[in-house]
Amino acid sequence: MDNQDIRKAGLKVTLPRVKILELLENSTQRHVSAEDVYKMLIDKDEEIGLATVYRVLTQFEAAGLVTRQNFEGGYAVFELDRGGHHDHLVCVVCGKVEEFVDTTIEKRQREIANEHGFEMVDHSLIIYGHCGNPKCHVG
Amino acid sequence: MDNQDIRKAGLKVTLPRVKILELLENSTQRHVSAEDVYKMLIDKDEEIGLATVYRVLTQFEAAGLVTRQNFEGGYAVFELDRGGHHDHLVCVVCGKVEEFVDTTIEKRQREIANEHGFEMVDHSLIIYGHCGNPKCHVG
DNA sequence: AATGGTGATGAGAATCTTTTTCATTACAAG
DNA sequence: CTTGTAATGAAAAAGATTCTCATCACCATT
Repeated sequence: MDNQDIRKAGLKVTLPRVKILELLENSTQRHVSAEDVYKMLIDKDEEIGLATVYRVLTQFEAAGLVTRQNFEGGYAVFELDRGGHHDHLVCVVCGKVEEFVDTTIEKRQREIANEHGFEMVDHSLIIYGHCGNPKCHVG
Repeated sequence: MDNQDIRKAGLKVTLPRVKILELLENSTQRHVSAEDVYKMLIDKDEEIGLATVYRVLTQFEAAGLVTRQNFEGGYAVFELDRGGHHDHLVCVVCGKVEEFVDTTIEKRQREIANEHGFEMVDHSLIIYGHCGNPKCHVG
């Protein structure tokens, strides 16, 4: 029950929040910008303001329902936290995004933080490259 | 000779470019935003426009002299590429940045990219946490 | 079911970062 | 020195995100 997730976050169960959560769950794209969410809602004839989309996504992030990533290009993308954490591989040509999890890296990160006197709370790992598509390989 | 670096990048050796490169070399802060660079130049009575700062930093990035990182907060920071590549540890409370290199992670990243059919060209790893400073530890 | 308090929303303005435009200026080759 | 072309500065524009504030909707209580 999604509405419970919203409630658990200390937020009222309102139409915008329900619709945005639904959209994130049903979206084919995992990584959406606030603008994407806004446009998708418009397409579904949901009259939800862009400011509300930003507010709700930020609240969902604070509640741990959603993760925000700062991509190249200077904007953020959001994705639903489906339990499993993962990192990203991004094609620098076509923008295709793939996800991965690697326990070796996950473990080393925590160790590195400790070695530097830090207590890790989060991390962001994005690998940029050329994907398999021949069109994405430079001469 | 720094001016050679500028020349090698196919750029004219102009006062703004020389001053910005100098500043990056002599800055105590390794990670500076375009705004930071602009303000530092103002402090040195160098009348260089903000637009030029952005232009030059972008050109330096393209030339491989400088690296751009998209930090949380929706802005980018730049740092001089002093040969050695490294990743970042950021304190989520005070903003302190430390650098590290870990060969285990570097190697795994390349392997992961290949496993996914990608050819890695770059990556960005930022570990967020609480640094050693007691003030930066939440109750 | 009606009501009221508080939190949520929408529209637009505001803010912040970055890019573009365009007239002027400065390199650097001859 | 002259002169073509690239570079610059100022201001405007663009893009992403946040803020303001009047209005509205959730929901606990009647």
